[in-house]
Amino acid sequence: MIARASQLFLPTLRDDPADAEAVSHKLLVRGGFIRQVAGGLWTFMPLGWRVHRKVEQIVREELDAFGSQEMLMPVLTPAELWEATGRISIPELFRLKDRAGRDYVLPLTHEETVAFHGREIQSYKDLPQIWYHFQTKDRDEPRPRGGLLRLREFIMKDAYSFDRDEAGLDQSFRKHSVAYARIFERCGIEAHEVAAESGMMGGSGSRDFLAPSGSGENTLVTCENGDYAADLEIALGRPSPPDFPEELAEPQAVETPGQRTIEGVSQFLGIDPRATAKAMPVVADGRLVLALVRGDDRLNEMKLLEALGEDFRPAEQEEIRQAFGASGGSIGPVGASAEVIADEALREGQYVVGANRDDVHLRGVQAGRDYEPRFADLREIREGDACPECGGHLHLQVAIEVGHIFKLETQYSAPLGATFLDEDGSEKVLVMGSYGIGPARIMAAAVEQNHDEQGIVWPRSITPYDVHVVALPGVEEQAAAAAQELDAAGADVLLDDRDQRAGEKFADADLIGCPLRVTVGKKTLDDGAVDVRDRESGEEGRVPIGELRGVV
RNA sequence: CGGGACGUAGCGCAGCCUGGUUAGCGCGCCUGCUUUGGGAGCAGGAGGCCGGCGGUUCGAAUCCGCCCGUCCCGACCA
Repeated sequence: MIARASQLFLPTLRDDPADAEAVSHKLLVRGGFIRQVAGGLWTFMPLGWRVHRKVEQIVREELDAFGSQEMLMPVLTPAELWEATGRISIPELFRLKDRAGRDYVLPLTHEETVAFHGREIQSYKDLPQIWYHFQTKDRDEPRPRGGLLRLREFIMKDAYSFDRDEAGLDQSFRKHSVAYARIFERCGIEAHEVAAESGMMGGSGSRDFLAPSGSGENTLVTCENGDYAADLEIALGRPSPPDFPEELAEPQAVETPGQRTIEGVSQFLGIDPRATAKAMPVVADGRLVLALVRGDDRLNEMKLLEALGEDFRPAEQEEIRQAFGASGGSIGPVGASAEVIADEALREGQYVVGANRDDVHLRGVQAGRDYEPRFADLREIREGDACPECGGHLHLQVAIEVGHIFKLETQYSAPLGATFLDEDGSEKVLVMGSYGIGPARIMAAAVEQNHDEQGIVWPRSITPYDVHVVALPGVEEQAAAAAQELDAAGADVLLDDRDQRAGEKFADADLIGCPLRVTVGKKTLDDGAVDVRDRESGEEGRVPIGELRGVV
């Protein structure tokens, strides 16, 4: 088909929107793909919707390929279903009433509804079943952000599997994992499958698909040797070993006037910051606890929370002075009148720590000898940590979660009474899995991963149009002829027939980012050939109009 | 929900601190002429409850209070 730019609703912007941070946010708005209606609520304009539908179609094909069945479940959902599973109390859930006062919810996902339908499955002979739909999800997000990165309303492809048992679930899970890898590859984005937290979905296992990106809410940890990938929140990594100074038979006090930071202390003493330890005093349940991590590490508060088993807050100046007799920058574990929890990295070796006297530190302090800590994993994984598989360097990247798959087991089918009769005549609860993909996030990831200074560089598979034909003044007929040639070859063509200057049209073409640009201009009048330019490489060549179908 | 920033024309911004007549600039938009292979030039023009409400004042875009909205960091997050 041929779309004429002169008639399209395609408002491109010269400047970045003032409230945009993420590249995908800026470029999708500037390119006329999306517009914001309110916080977290976005309209897909004609071009944006074309991309969304192309992503959907790829997802659809890959799911259908292994026997998944597309259907459509309603958004408006009776609250009873959510009361049954207890998810009615999730804060993000939108609730509403009809005129008769009946309660409804706008689903976060459709587990309840799909389990409701699962009740119609009677026999093991009907299993397995895999159902999916593309449907609107609403979430009362506390903080939408980044254009399409976190929305309050969005379309999700959510799929659900029903199996007889664990083994069946494993297979359904595996099939999705394989299909997802194909989907992301076909969409032209890099995504890594990693172990993930199950969050509110519950269940026995879940895996994330993370697409590295300039902006995102997750952090992907990968090994340089390609044998390890994980979400930062659960990643394992070993700190690089410190250059320890000479061992000491016992701790030795040294004056460190004015040195309150790890940087300052290690520079002043001329030692590796990795051979120091820093102490974070916190108050949990009214008692003081000293959390100890290596000087170059950061304390992961989630991990400390887990280690403590209860909520905590940072200790205040006054509490610190009272308990340690020194201020925050000079405290340490030796002789401290508080419980000490030390990071695993501090098990071996001698470290420099605060002496609990202002402007004094202790050299050669050794866990187990000079103080008795409880050890726990407290440190945040960092760039350059050693891979738990091979010891290679770990690399951290900001990433977008583009897909997430869960083993739900019977968490939803049991409360909703979705059972079947097994081969032996016994009634069993259906074993479920759920599998989500966000097409809008794939769009965002595709832009994050494929753009340059001028604009978007769409992967061919999800581009709004295959070819962007720029018609320059005086050769309108030849431009239309070129567009028709391309159309005849099966390409979707955007024909820029607007009454604009060449520079403006070129700039818009670069911004919008179709893979091929065909320029029809003066030279065309001479020899009947047009300029064909590859958006990604910038390579340009002349092709006779009659031979254009060969380029697509 | 905690911290921060912002809200003035379709978009990007100045003006506000130090109140004072018709509220400015760039881009875009409309009309005409000239231009036309990388965001043209000239001339003319349209477009604003200065986020909302209340207060102070002779007078408020400007000062004060409350509210709403948007973005960023954190918390949270399928």
